[in-house]
Amino acid sequence: MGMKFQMMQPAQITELLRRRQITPTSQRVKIAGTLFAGPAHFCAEDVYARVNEDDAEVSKATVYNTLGLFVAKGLVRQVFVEPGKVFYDSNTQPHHHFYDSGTGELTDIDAVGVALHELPPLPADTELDGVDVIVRIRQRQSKDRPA
Amino acid sequence: MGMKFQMMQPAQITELLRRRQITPTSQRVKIAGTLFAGPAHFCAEDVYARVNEDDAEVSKATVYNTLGLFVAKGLVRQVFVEPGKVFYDSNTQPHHHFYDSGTGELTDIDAVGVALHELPPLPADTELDGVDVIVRIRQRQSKDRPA
DNA sequence: GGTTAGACTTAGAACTATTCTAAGTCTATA
DNA sequence: TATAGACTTAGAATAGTTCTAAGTCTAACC
Ligand SMILES: [Mn+2]
Ligand SMILES: [Mn+2]
Ligand SMILES: [Zn+2]
Ligand SMILES: [Zn+2]
Repeated sequence: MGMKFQMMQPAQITELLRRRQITPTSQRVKIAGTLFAGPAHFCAEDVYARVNEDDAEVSKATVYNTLGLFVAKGLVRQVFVEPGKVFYDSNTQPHHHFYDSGTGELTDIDAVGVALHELPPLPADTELDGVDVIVRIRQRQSKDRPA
Repeated sequence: MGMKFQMMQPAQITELLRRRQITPTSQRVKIAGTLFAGPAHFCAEDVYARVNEDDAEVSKATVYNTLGLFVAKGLVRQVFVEPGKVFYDSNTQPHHHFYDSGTGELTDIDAVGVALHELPPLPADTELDGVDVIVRIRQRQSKDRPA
C-alpha cells in the first residue's frame, strides 16, 4: 500500500493487483498503470482515452467494469462533485477536495490538519462510512476589470 | 427569508417569489408550495410526483426549469451525493448532511458547532463558493445476528 | 504441453436523469 | 383589449453508465 506511485513496472502492478485478489489481465494492468502513475483524479472517459492513446484497445465496458472493481477492492475512491460525472481518485489516503466548477478541476486537500469539530452523534444504529469535504471555489472576479 | 416554512398560503408564496424577481405562475407557486411546506430534500422526480398527485398537471420540463430557476435565485440549494441524481434542499441556511447510501436518506446537520479547522489557503485567484460536508453512514451490522 | 470451466472482455443496445426544441399559452403592461 | 415576450409543454435528444449475449483468455488440472 505504501508503494503505490513509486516506480510501477508492469510486474509490480501485477503484484499489486494479485495482493488484492484481482486477476491481472492485460486490460486491468494497463488501466492500473495509468491510474497509479501518480495521484490524480480521472473520469471514466479520461481513463478510456489514456489507455487507448497508443493503439491497443480496451473497451469502454471494461474501463467501467475495472474502475468498479478497483473501487470495490479499495484501490481507488469515487468522488461526486456534480451530477452525471464520477471522478476516480487514485489517492486513497483520507483527504478532501477543492473543486472549481468553472474549470472542472479537483485538487487534493490533505486531511492532516483539517479537523471537523462537534459533529452531532450519528443517527441510531448507523456507523460511519466516510466523510467527504468539498470546498467549492471559483475564479476571482478582478475588481479592476469587471465583466 | 425568515418566514419560509411558516404558514405559506398561496398568496404568501406569490409574494416570496415576487420578492426574488420570479414571476409567480401557477406552476411555480405549486412547486414552491411543496418545496416550502417544510425543510426537506427532494429529487426532481419527487417534486414532479407531489405536484401532480391530485390531478392538475405540471410537466417534467417545467419542474426542471423551475428547480433550476429557484437554485439560481437562491431559494433552494443542490446537494450531490451520488452520481445521476440531484437533491434539492429547501433549507438554504449553511448546514451539512448525513447520507445513508443504503436507504438514500439525506439528513441535515446544523452547521452551527461544526467547525472546519486548518483548511489550507485557497488556490491563487480563487474565492470561496461554499463548503459541502457529507458524512456517509450505513446501517450498523448487528454482531448478534450477522448476515 | 493440452483441456477445460469459468472468469473476463467486447460491441452495441438499453437505460436514466436531465436538457433541448419548437410550437402553443399565459402574463404583464399599455 | 392588444401585444411582446416570458413561460410551459410533449416529445426528441443527450450523456454517462449499465446491461446483454457472444466470443476470448486465464488458471488449474492432467
Ligand atoms: Mn475528467
Ligand atoms: Mn428523492
Ligand atoms: Zn483526491
Ligand atoms: Zn439539507
